[in-house]
Amino acid sequence: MVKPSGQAGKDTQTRILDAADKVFVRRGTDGARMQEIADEAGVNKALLHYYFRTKEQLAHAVFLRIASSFLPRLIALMGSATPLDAKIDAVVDAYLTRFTRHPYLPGYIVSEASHHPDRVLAAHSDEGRKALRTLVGRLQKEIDREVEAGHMAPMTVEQFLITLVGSCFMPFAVRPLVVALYAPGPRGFERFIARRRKELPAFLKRALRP
Amino acid sequence: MVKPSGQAGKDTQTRILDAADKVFVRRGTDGARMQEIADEAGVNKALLHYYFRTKEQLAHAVFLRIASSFLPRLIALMGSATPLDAKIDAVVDAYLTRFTRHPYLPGYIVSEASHHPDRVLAAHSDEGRKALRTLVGRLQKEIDREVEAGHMAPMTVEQFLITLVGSCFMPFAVRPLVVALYAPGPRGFERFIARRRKELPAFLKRALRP
DNA sequence: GTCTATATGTTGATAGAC
DNA sequence: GTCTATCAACATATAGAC
Repeated sequence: MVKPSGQAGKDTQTRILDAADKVFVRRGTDGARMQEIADEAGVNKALLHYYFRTKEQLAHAVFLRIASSFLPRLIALMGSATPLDAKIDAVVDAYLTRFTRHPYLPGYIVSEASHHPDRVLAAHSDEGRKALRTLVGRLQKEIDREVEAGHMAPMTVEQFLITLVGSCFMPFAVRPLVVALYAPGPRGFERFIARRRKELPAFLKRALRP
Repeated sequence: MVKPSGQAGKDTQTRILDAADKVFVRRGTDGARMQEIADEAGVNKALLHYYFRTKEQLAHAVFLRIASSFLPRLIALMGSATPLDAKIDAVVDAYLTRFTRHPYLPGYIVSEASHHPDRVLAAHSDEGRKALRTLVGRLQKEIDREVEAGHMAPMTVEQFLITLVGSCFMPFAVRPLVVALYAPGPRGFERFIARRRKELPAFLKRALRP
C-alpha cells in the first residue's frame, strides 16, 4: 500500500512539526503564535499541546530537527576526500541552494543563537561537537602541510569556516537590505545570489593562495 | 554649569531610549518587555507610553538610532581616499571593536531584518541609499581600473561588501556556537576575536590579488 | 512629567465532551 | 486523538491623581 503524498498523508505529529517549522522560522520563536501554527497545520490549538505540551518544547523540537541536518552536513562536505578547493565549491553550492529554498533559515538560526542560546546549545550533541573538532584537527594538519610546501597561505580552520559559512548566511540574513540597497526589482535578489554562486567560491579560493 | 555625567544626568527621554536599546538589542524586539525597559530606565511603565506612545514606535526609535550610525559609518570608511587594503583594515577594525563592546548588535540587526523588514527599510533614508549607490559606483570604477592594470582580480563591489560585513557579523551573531564549538573557556571568545582581527584582513586582502 | 491603578486584549495552556 | 469552551497569566495601553 502506497502512502498518499502531500501534507494530508502525514501523521498529525509530523504535520504539526512541519507547520511549526514554517511559522517559527518565518516569525522567529518569540514572534510566533501557537494559533498560527495550528492554522497552518489544519488542526486545533489544543492538539499542539497534546503532542508537544508547551510552546517551548515545540520550539525545541523544531530547532533540533534543523540543527540535526546542519552541522553533520557541513562536516560531511568538509570531511570528504577532495581538495579544499572542491570542498569550498560544494559547501557554497549546498548552502546557497538550501537557503534559496528556505530564505528565512539564516535569520532564524541567528535569531535563536542570539536570543535562545540554551536551546541552540542543547540541540548540538557531544558527538557532533567532537566530530567537528576531529574535522578541524584533520583540516588544520592538511593545511599546515600545504603551507609548509608553499602551496597555501597560513590560516586557522575555525576562522575560515566562520568566514565561509558567514558569507553564505549573510545575504539571506539581511535580505531586505540587500534588495533595497543592491538588488532592486522583482528578481533582483535571485540575480544577486546567482552571481554570488560564481564569485564567492572564486573569491575564497584566491584567499587560500600563499 | 557642567552637566552631571552618567545615566542619572540624562533627560528622561534619553534614559528611556538607552534602556530600550539595551533590552531590545539583547532580547530581540518580540522578546522584549516594556516592564523590563522601564526597570532598566528606572522609571514607571506608563512613562514609556508618555514619551513613545507604543512599543512599536519605541522599537522604531531604537532601530533608527542604531541604523543612523551604521551605514554612514561604513560609507565613510569605504569612501575615504585610501587604498582598498587600508579600507579593509579600517572596516574590520571598526566593526570588531564595536561588536566587542556590543556583542548582541549583529544578532539584533539580523533579527530585525528577518522578522521586521518594514522597520529596517523605514530606518534607511533615500539619501543613505543614494550615498551607498554612489560609493559602490566609485569603488567599482576604481577596482575595474586596477583589474585592467592587472593589479587586482575582477570582483563585484556589492558582493565584496556583503562578504566583508558578514565576516565581521558572523562570529558575534552565532557567538554561543562559536564558544561551544571553537573557543571554550572564560576568555575563549575574546581570543577568537583577537585572532580574527589579524587573520581576517589578511585573508580578504589575499582574495583581492589577481 | 511622573506616578498608581486599572482597563483591554492576547496568549499559552487546560478541562472535558465526543 | 481531536474538538469546543474556558481559564489564568501576562503585556500593552490608558485614566486620572499628584
